[in-house]
Amino acid sequence: MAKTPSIRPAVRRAPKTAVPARAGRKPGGPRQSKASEAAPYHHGDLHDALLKAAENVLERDGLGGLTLRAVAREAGVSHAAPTHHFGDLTGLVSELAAIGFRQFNVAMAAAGAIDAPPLMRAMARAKAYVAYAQAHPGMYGLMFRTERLDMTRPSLHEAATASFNGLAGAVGVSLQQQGDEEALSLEHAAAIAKAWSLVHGFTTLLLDGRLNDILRRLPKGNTVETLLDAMLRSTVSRPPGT
Amino acid sequence: MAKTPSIRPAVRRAPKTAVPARAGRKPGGPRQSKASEAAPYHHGDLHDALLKAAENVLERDGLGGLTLRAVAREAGVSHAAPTHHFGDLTGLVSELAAIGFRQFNVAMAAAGAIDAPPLMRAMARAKAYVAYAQAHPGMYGLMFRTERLDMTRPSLHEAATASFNGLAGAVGVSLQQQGDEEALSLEHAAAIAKAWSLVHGFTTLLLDGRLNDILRRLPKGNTVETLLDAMLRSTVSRPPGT
DNA sequence: GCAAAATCTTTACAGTGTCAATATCGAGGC
DNA sequence: GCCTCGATATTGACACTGTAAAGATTTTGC
Repeated sequence: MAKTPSIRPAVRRAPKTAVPARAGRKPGGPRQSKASEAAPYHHGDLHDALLKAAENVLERDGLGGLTLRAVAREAGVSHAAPTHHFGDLTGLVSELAAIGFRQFNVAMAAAGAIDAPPLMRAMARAKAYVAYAQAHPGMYGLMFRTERLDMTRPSLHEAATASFNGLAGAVGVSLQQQGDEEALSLEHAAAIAKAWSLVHGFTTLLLDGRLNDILRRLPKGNTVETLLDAMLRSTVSRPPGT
Repeated sequence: MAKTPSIRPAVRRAPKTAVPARAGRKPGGPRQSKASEAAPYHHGDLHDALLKAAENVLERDGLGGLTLRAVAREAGVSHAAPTHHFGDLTGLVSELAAIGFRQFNVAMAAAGAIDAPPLMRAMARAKAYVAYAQAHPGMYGLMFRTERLDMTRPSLHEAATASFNGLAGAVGVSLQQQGDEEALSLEHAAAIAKAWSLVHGFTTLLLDGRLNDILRRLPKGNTVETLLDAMLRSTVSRPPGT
């Protein structure tokens, strides 16, 4: 948030000898040159450790608690350590979102692999979509919190694109993996946008609590799942041109 | 963000005499006891002025720039002045979101008032929905940024509920204005959820830039409007039970 | 073996929300 | 008229935040 950096005079400190206790280090942690419990100056695998820590913080404290310093604390390193690995908060958060997209893609691939008629498979996919978001609400929120992300980061862009291609495939539109500029008919585009809008809209409204009123007023025995089911049933989702 | 408030000793200052220049005050501003240009200690209508300022900041700097202090600066008052009127940032932001919902409701009512067959009217409403969000992206984002809102605030709850009721009416389900616990059949609920999910999902994906790839690959001459049109055309949106 | 690069810590600074104390003004009461 | 009292606004402080610079330490390349 520092908008106007300024030059400051150098400061000289006495070299300190006491080793500060480093919190949160796993007992069988990775790569320790010395056998003692003293935390080494170099972590050895801080990049991945920070991402793990960030995921923990996100699940525990939500998006609002996901700060650089909180992640550093969780990982047991100084608050400025993440900078070297991710540049800034956007960098860390973007890499975390990439992990989220990869998790999501795995879940969707599993749901799409079932052997069932196309219409059943489409519903299974939609349910898997919502289920992932319900299981990882913070992560899903992060994946679509565009202002905190740098979508040009290769890892994030790749994972998000794969997710999009998977969605297009589920609607019956197969896209080249690398053909970023492949043409798209209006009907195909509409089919993709419709499916995505429907399931993403339902998910965000659900996570934001905007469907609570509807859910509460539903006949007894109904849940989010039955509502989603009824919603999808009324949507004939066959590929365009058939 | 102060988590642990602490008691501090009192500080005594010399009374200052110089009047600091108050920025951003309109020339023909409201309620001035003196004819001079000096800003009076009491603003007179700070509550509304802060909301206006907040709207300006939101449109100019987006959601990220919408801070208490930025709003106070915009209104030309001290950084702590908003506290008295809104309690905290959530309070101010929630009142602003209520204004957004009211603006939105006006726009939707206008779109629903046209004389046309039901299907045409449904499409006109959907277009008006997206158009509002495109015209006020910051505001629309704020209205659904649940973690920054206090939905129990009467003004916000009321405006948001009215918006929801309007949506239900557009889908052919009429709800009592005050009947918060009125039962809802699964089919009716699904119709509401489907329409809302579709249009809200499309809107958020669009504002978040997630549809850029699709839009770029569309045949020449197509825009967001034609895509939305094609999407809605493929959705038979008649009220359930018919 | 040693210089350079990579990694991590420390310190500093601007900006944020919120609270407490103070200052100023407006409206009633006498 | 004056005077208190409550409402309104300012000032100051504190605990946070992200980020930058500089120093400390370790690893790596040659």
